Amino acid sequence: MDDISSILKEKGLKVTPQRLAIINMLKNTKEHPSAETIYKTLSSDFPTMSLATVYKTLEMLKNIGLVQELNVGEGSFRYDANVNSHPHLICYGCNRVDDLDYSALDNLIGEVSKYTDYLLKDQKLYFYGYCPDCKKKMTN
Amino acid sequence: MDDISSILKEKGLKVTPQRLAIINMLKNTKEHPSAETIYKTLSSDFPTMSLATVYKTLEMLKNIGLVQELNVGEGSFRYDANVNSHPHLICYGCNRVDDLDYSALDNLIGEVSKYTDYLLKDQKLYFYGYCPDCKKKMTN
DNA sequence: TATTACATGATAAATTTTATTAATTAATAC
DNA sequence: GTATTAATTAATAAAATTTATCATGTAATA
Repeated sequence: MDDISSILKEKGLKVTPQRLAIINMLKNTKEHPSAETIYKTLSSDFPTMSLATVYKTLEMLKNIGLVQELNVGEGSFRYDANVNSHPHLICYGCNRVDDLDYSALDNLIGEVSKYTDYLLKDQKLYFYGYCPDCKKKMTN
Repeated sequence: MDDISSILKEKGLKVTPQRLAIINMLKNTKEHPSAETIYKTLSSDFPTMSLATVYKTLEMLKNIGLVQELNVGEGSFRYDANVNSHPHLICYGCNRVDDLDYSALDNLIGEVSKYTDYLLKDQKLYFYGYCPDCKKKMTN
């Protein structure tokens, strides 16, 4: 029994092939896919997968803290199985989303709390620009 | 001739009552309204206002840099006539969105650029939690 | 004031997400 | 291993948000 299966069972949730496929796909990519992308990717190996199942599974995984939802400013959400609070980089050129490895920003809440009466619980940091590939294309 | 009118004219855009109403509303609120909220608010004074006009005007204002679009993780976007890069606070309880007055974070791009090959142009920082009102309600 | 090009308003269409429900399947007990 | 049952899935409809279309209206200019 792997990690994910036992977590689902502990929460009283059934372990289904669809759920495992979705969480495994998210764990094995750095691409921060949308629900639609997850659906299309899994459809080839999983002809019976339904988009509604993808949405419901993502909602469930978000609720039990196995994935985080990113709002990078498109019309749709993207998902990340790395639930650590880490900043993201978004490319204006190709819309790709990368993780930023710079842990100094991972916990700004403590600092920010000094300047507001909000009781802060989470943060999302997005940096926009051009990825190395698109940067190269621009100068040509 | 006020500020906004001259900016629009410089860009070769027509100055219409609808456009002035939308930008003025945004300039006079701290509430970060959605397109729907802007539409409903202006409808009383402006019975002929169309939701499509609100969307098209917001798109235009965004393009010429007079408003910024926020994606705080709801199903819709919110708009801010303060185009300075400043962090936002979002309340889990009442979904209100506030500005954070803490300019130390206003320009993290320079710092972050040292740790990525992206050519960075903009940043969006969101802090989530409970506003003073909702915090108070929780402890009761 | 007339002309013209752009903007508006009404509506349709597209896109993303959520809700509904019958059929299926995982988990449990036997 | 099989039957039971309760949760999950799949297909679809519906809801919500945003964009596109196009005839009409209006701002800007002469």
